[in-house]
Amino acid sequence: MKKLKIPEKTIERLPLYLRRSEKLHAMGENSVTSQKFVRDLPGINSDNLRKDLSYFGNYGKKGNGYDMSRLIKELRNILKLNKETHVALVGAGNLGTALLTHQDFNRWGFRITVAFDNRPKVIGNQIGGILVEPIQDLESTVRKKKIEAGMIAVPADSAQSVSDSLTSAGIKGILNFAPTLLDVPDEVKVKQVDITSTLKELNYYLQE
Amino acid sequence: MKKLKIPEKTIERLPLYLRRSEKLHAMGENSVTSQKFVRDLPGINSDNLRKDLSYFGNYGKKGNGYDMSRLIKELRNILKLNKETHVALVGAGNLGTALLTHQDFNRWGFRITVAFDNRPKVIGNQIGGILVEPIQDLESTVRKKKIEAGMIAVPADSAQSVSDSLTSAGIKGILNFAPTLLDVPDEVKVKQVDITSTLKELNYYLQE
DNA sequence: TTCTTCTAGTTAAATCATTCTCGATATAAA
DNA sequence: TTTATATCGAGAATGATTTAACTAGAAGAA
Repeated sequence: MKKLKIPEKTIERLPLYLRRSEKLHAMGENSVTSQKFVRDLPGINSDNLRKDLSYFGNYGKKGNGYDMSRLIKELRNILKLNKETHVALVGAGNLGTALLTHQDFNRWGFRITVAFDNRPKVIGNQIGGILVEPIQDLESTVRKKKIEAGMIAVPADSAQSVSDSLTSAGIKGILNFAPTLLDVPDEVKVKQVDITSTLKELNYYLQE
Repeated sequence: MKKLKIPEKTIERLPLYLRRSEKLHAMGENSVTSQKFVRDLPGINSDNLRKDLSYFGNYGKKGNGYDMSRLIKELRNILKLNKETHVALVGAGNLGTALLTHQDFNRWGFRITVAFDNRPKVIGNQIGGILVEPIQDLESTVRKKKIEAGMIAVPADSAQSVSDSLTSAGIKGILNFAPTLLDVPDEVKVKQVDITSTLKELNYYLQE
């Protein structure tokens, strides 16, 4: 077991492993080999799984496989899912509304506790039980409520300024749905979810 | 200029290049060097840009840079954005609704022309000008209307079966929002957009 | 107990992606 | 025209990730 220099690709796969472990656990499987584990994960092979897990510890038993309840615990621990993470949503448009009403986040400890917008028509609305506040209050509210992560669902041209506000309020992680690459300080991690770009990318592969 | 074996990562960046070119073009810039081009693209450097573009042709002029209107044309051509692409949406829930009402797709020739759901309460509704049809009609309608790509926004446990229907109806590209890795024939390309997983991934990097 | 079989996890090789180096060529200045 | 300067694009070198080969330990059979 080493530490540090864990590939990003490995981290990307951990949530999939967690989901798969829970599925198998729910199916009553206890000891599962790497081969069997990846059976329902197209694009991932048993080598990937074993190598990925080996970055964090020796969770398997030679000749046997992995114990699902153990693995679930370890993965939740690695991904820090045993605590609540408070999230701010910025931009309560179509996508923002979908995110606010998305129930699946709760299950993993993600709590969208505040939402912001700059449109008078939207401010004051209650969406998914969350009050939409004016964007001007972002920094103070985020700071006061100790929000750790932000979701940006605003138009492209305001994304960077929203990002600046979030980071200056102390946020350390951003999930960005705007089609804008964000310039952030080193200690802040950004994950980009650019649906239109992904669709264009997909389009490239159509009728090659 | 070679052909074939173009890295996936290169394709992922092309939409960003296109967006950036259009921005610069709109700003009245004609000839732009690779250095200047990537100024607003954090995480991408001029080497990346030049290498990526060199897979497709010699679009630049030594000593000068790239002509924006030429580059826009080339990129739109590479990404096949000069024609309409008909898209089917499956799953008219929160996210599905956001996708149906998202205006940005139109600008790039993507037309969501049909939508499906399996909930009686939703079937028959008109969302963003599109009628939600029963999932049973998926295969025949997709085939009849010559839909080329599908967006899957259904719960995890029905994603694979929806994917099977789409591919057997002849679809060649899938944008999958369900947290399920899809098993598809070789000729079908899948792009995964798994928001919850991405959030978990982000969570890993928080307060390291 | 000893032998066989299985499979995790380590190390090594191969593949893939990024960064570096440099020659070629266009523009502008002398 | 000649020279200096800028920058693209090809290929080499480096770095990261994946795949393959191998070692070691656990379980069950003989």
